Amino acid sequence: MDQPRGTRVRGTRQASAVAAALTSLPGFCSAQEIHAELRRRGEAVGLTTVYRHLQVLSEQGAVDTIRDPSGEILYRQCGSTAHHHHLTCRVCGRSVEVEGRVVEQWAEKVAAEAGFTSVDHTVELFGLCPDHSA
Amino acid sequence: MDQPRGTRVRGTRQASAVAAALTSLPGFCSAQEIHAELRRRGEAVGLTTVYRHLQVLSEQGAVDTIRDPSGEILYRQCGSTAHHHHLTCRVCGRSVEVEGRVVEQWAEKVAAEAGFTSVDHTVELFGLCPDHSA
DNA sequence: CTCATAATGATAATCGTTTCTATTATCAGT
DNA sequence: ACTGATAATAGAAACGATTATCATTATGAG
Repeated sequence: MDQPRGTRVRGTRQASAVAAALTSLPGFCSAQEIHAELRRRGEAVGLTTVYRHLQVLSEQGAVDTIRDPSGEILYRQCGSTAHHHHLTCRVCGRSVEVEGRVVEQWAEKVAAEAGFTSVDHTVELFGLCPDHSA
Repeated sequence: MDQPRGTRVRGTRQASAVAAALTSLPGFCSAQEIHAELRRRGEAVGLTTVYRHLQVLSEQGAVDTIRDPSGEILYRQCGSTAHHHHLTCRVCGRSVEVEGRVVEQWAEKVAAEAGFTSVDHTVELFGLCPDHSA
């Protein structure tokens, strides 16, 4: 846990660049999209590095991750640190945070009834946002 | 939709073998596990063929599929053809079908409020079954 | 039985993600 | 400021699940 005196996490241009990209992008995007976005901006950051920062950020709870239907992982900087779910547009990735007291309670009840413990749940909603509805 | 006279889906040893494996396996398992299980039984079926049958079966609604936390697709023959969700053991894959009227209603309500359409939802519960609880 | 053709399966290709590792850059202690 | 220990980087190669290719095999309608 504690650092061995004199060593610490270092601040780098790449770390800031990834964080900045996440802040500016409005919806969920894949690691590869973020990498492409950075190149577009002229910020040279290796794909590996993008993956590493996204992983760290998500472990810290600084970004939320979901899996799109094809299994790809999408990242997004989120407002609330509280537990919540997402309703995401299949076309543009824009997403709305939805809070799911109801779902949590349901999950706990169902798990208890079946005698399961350490229950974790994934709940994702995908649809078409107002701009992309037929 | 209709077949061009004289051609039809053929029944094969492999198709039966995959179906039989699914019937006998109690929990969710990956395509590769099913393939391994078949070899164990002495039924030689190509991995490609296993994937193909699982895909077809899931399109027909004969089996349910979920994604485990690592992104792998797991398959399972399910009792009810009605819409339902799963509470699956992280250790053994054994799973309980849970019906989620509550969740469906919640999803629809949330989607409507946000102006989203064509909303699809994925809800999966993973935990430890009674046999594998600490 | 025959034969058109559906099904198979070994191999190669895909694709997102992770590991490897030599190189570069950061920053604590001078 | 300087510098050196070492954290961070990034390209390339590895990885693992899945899908495509395509020559071969086997089904079942006639």
